[in-house]
Amino acid sequence: MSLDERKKIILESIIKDYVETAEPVGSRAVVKKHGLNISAATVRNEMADLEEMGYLEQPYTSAGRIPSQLGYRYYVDCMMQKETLSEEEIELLQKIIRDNIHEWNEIIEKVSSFLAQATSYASFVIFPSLTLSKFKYLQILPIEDHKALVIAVTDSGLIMHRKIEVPPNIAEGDLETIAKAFNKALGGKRLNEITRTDLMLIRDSLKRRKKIIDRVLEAVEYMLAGSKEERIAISGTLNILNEPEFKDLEKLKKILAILEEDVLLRNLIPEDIKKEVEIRIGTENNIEGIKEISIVVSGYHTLGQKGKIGVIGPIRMEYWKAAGTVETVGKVLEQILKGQF
Amino acid sequence: MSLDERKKIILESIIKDYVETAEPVGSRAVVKKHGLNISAATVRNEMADLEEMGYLEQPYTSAGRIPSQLGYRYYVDCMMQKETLSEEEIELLQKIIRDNIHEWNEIIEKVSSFLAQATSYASFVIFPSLTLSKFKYLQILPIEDHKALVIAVTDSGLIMHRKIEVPPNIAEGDLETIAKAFNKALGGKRLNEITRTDLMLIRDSLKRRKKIIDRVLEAVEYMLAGSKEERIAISGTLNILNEPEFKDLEKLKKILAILEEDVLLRNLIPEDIKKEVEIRIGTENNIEGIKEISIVVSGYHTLGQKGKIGVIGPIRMEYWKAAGTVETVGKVLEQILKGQF
DNA sequence: GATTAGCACTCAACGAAGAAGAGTGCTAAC
DNA sequence: GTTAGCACTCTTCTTCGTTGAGTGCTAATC
Repeated sequence: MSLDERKKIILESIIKDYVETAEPVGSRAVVKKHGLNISAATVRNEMADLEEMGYLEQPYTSAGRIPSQLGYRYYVDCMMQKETLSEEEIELLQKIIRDNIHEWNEIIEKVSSFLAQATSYASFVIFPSLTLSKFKYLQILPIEDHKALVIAVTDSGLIMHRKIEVPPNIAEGDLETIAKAFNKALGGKRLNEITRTDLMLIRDSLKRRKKIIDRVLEAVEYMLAGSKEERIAISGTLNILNEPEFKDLEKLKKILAILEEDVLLRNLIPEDIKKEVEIRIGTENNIEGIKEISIVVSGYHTLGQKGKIGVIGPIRMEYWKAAGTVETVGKVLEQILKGQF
Repeated sequence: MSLDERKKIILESIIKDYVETAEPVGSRAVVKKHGLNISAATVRNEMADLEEMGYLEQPYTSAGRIPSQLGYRYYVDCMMQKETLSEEEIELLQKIIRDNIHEWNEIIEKVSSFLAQATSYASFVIFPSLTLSKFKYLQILPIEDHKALVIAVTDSGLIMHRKIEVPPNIAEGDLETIAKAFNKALGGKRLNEITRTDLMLIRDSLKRRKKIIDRVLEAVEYMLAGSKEERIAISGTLNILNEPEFKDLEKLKKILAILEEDVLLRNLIPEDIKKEVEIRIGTENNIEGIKEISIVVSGYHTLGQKGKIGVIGPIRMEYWKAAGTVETVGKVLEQILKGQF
């Protein structure tokens, strides 16, 4: 369904005004704001049309109008001009990423933090799982009387480690033999290609020290499981305290609970990202109990997989700013990571 | 200053009642609750005395009384009976710790989470810095064209690692030589005993590959710096949303900001813990802008150093429960860790 | 001298009633 | 199709009286 030019201007005007003030917008305000050459009465008629079409709603008879979820959707799909970061901001972001390039955890945390600050919404960055990385090296290092450390390294520089129990009198040579067997069997393989059978073959190939081998196997399996997980960093959750729509404590509680609880948050973030920037408005995110939030998310490629980056805020969100910023930050991140792994 | 028995009973009664209901407590309520054999009028006289002494206050003329900060202090110092966990809860806690014994991060997070749940306040666990651990082993592992991984392990099983840049054609033997020099010089030393001079000596002892050595030195210095940091885990921050005193959004914001921001939180936690359980009530924590929170914190020993564990809640806190729980959890944690490192 | 009953008094909390004001929807004129 | 004019609606804010919990004081009682 297409709108004529004047209706578009009015819809946009109401959205911009409402997003800024969080107050219903009246016909006079629309005229004044845009210096339109039509009277308030005409605008009123148009607004009545827009309401009938479902793009606007009225909190109560004879209040101004506010955009409906459908109204935002129309704006986002058909009218929105993305607003992106300034040159200086982009440079700052690049510096932040480069300065932390040695540690993914640092990168995603700092970038998320940047995004939260740039948009004033809650933000997240997801780093893809490492299942496509290649197994590089395994080592077993005795550290204390009864303990040894199993360390595994991937080609992309990820380190995983786990303690295991070993007999106190174990010879270092034994541990080395075991490690060698693992390295020979797994070296160069992608983590997601390592099967249980591979591991069993290693076990069978060695004659002695079965008990220790089992411990190592256990550790390796634990690491492989961990490598499947996508790391996530969240920032700016407290930004939502500034939004007037969440002055209601009950709503606030629900939303903070989601932002604090890893699992809930992951559930909320869209699985597929079709366009450059995916925007989910209000109930389009079907989470039980919460209708009042929107998500803007974009993807970025690294390590042959897809990471995600986005912001979470109220429905009354500056989508133009959020979409542009999320998109740009994702691109910058992708670009710098490309040179790295 | 000492109180007679009846005043104590009345003070305690008011504290317990107020902590539970968050409403000022009247004289009738005190009589009823405790089935005291005196009349409300008598209690009123006593309450007037207690107010004069500074232990109670009145929100406004002719409201009930609420405990003053001094009143809580007196109660905590002179009357409080700590209330601890049940056998079942302690067993659960032990299981939680044992199940995660292989990773400190896991332990402190899970224990903090347990504590938050057990008390319904925000909780934290601080793991001591690792400066007393001993350097065990350093390794340099090439991982990509231009990169190598410097891995250091301590006797207590801590792993630190950092990527460095290396020339693409570097021989593994060179890296091994460098690593050996480090191991020889630093092996067995406590991290806090490793000086800049030690590092410089290593640099001087090697003739070739100065550039790579500098990179490794940089990495080692970075790790040493990191080892000085105390790890902290926080849980249950959302519990404060349930406290009626924080229904005011501005106060809530301030407090959440502290709980979310690592640095602020560390500042808030008492440096010295003299008694088994240190309790700081209201303004006794001098943080600017916030007078309304109390902290209950205890220490535990591990790795030859002191970790901290505690809860943060409103002044209107169940100190008896909090103190007992914090103390017990700290003891259990200390005991299990003792068998480990 | 300590305790208690009785009673006037205080003050927050609640709610009803009225005034103000923003904004609409409709009608009739342009 | 557009606009001016006006009655109407509904929230918000303020005021003002009512209610009720709880005190503090006085005088009587143990």
